[in-house]
Amino acid sequence: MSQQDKMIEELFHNADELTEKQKKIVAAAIDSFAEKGFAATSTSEIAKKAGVAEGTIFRHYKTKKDLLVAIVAPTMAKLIAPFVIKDLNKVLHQDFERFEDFIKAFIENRIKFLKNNMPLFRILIQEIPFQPELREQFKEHIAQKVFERLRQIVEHYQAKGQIIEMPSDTVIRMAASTIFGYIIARYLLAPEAEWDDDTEIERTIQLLMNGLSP
Amino acid sequence: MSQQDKMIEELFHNADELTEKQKKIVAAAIDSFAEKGFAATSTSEIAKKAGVAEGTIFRHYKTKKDLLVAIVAPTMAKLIAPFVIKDLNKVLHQDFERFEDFIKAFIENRIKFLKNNMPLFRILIQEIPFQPELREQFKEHIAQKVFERLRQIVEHYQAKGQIIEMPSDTVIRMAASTIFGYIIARYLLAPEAEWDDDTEIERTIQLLMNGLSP
DNA sequence: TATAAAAGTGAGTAATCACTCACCTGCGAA
DNA sequence: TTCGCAGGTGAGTGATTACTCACTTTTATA
Repeated sequence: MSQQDKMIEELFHNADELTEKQKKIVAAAIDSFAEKGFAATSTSEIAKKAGVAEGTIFRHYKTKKDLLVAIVAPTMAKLIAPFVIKDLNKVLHQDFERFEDFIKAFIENRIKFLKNNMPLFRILIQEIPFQPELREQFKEHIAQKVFERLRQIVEHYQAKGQIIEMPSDTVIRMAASTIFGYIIARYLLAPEAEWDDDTEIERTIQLLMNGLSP
Repeated sequence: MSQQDKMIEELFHNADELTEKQKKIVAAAIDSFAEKGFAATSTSEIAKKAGVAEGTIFRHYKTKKDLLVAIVAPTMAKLIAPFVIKDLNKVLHQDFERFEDFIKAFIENRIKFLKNNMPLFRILIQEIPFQPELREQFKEHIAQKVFERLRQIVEHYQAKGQIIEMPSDTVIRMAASTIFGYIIARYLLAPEAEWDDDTEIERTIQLLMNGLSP
C-alpha cells in the first residue's frame, strides 16, 4: 500500500467502502488542489491524473465542490480530534502536571499528524478563505469547540501559577502563532532547507515557556 | 479622494499616469481577487465592477496575470521597503540602543502599513503559493535581501547581549511568526472581534522580549 | 447461473472563459 | 483645420469549463 493510500485510509474512516477508482480520484484531487488550488484545477485534469473517465468523478461526487468538501471536512475533523475527545481535561491533568510537558506532548503529536498530511493541510488553509461552506465548518468546530477547550486548559494552568495572567485568548493566539509559524516555515516555506527538527521544536517551546511564564 | 484611491495612489509611484478607468480596474481587481481569489475571478466580472468594457482591461494589461502582477509586485516592494533603504543599520543603531525599542518601532510601522493595505496583503499571501512568477519575486527579494538584513540586525543585538544566542534564522522565524500571527488573527481571522490593539501589541512584544532575552 | 444494482464510460452540452479586433472618440501638436 | 494616436468599446473567437446521460461492464447475491 502506497503512502498516498495510507493517507487516504487514515482520512476516511470508511476507506474500505471506497472503490479503487474513487481512491485514485481523491488522491489526484489532493495532489492538484494542493499544487494549483481548487479553482485552477479542472475536473478533466483530475480524471486524467486519476486514470478514470470524467463521468466517474461525478458518479461519486455531485459537484466539484462536493469533492473538495469530501476531502477537507475529514481533515479538519482529524486535526481537531484531540480536542474533542471526552474528558480531555481529566486525562490531561493526570498525565501532565506541568504546562511545559503538556504543550510539548501536544505539539509533537500535532506536528506528526500535519507532517503526514501536508497536502491536505495546504488545501485546508488555502481554500478556507474562499469557500463559505468550509469557513462555516471551520468556525463552528474550531471557533466554538476547540477554542473553548483551549481556554479551559489555559485557565487551568493559570490557576496553577504556571502561565502568566493574561486573557486566555491572547495566550492561545500566541501559542498558535508560534506553533503554526514553525510548521509553515518548516514544511511549506522552506521544506528543502536543513532542519534540526528536535532542536527547533525545543527552542520553540522554550520561547513559549519563557514568554508565558509568570 | 476615496480611501481606495489613496491606497492606489500610494501603491503606484506613477499613479498620476494612470487613467481614471485604469484606476477603477485596479480597484475592482483588488476587491475581487481578495474576496474570491485570482483564479475564481473573471475578467468580465472585473470589467463590470469597474464600469468599463472588457477590452479596456486588455488595453492596459496584456493578460489577466499581468494585472495580478501589476497589483502585487508594488505591494511586495512597499512591504519590504524599510529593509532596502541604504544604511539601515546606521540609522537603526543610532536611534535604537535597545532591541526592544527597535522591534516596537518596527512592528508599529509595518502594522500600520498592512492595516491600510489589507486586501493587498491578502492577495499577496493567497496567490504567492500558486503563481511561480510571484514566488520568484518573493524569494529573490525576501529570501535574499530582507533575510540578510534581518540576520545582521539580530546578530548586532546578539553581540550587545540583548538577544539569546541562537541561530539568527531561528530568531527571525520566531519573531516573524509572532508578528504575522497577530496581524493575521487581528485583521483576517477575527477582524470583527473587539481588540485592544495597544495592549495586544504590547503583550506580543513582551512575549518576544521574554522569549528572546538571554 | 441469472439478475439487479452499482461502478464506470466518453461523447455531448450549454455556459463561460481569456483574449482579439475593427471601429469609435477626444485631444494635443503641426 | 488636419492629423496621429492613446484610450476606450463590445461583439465575436475558439478553447475550456463543470456537468449530463444513455450506455456498457463489474460485482454481489440468491
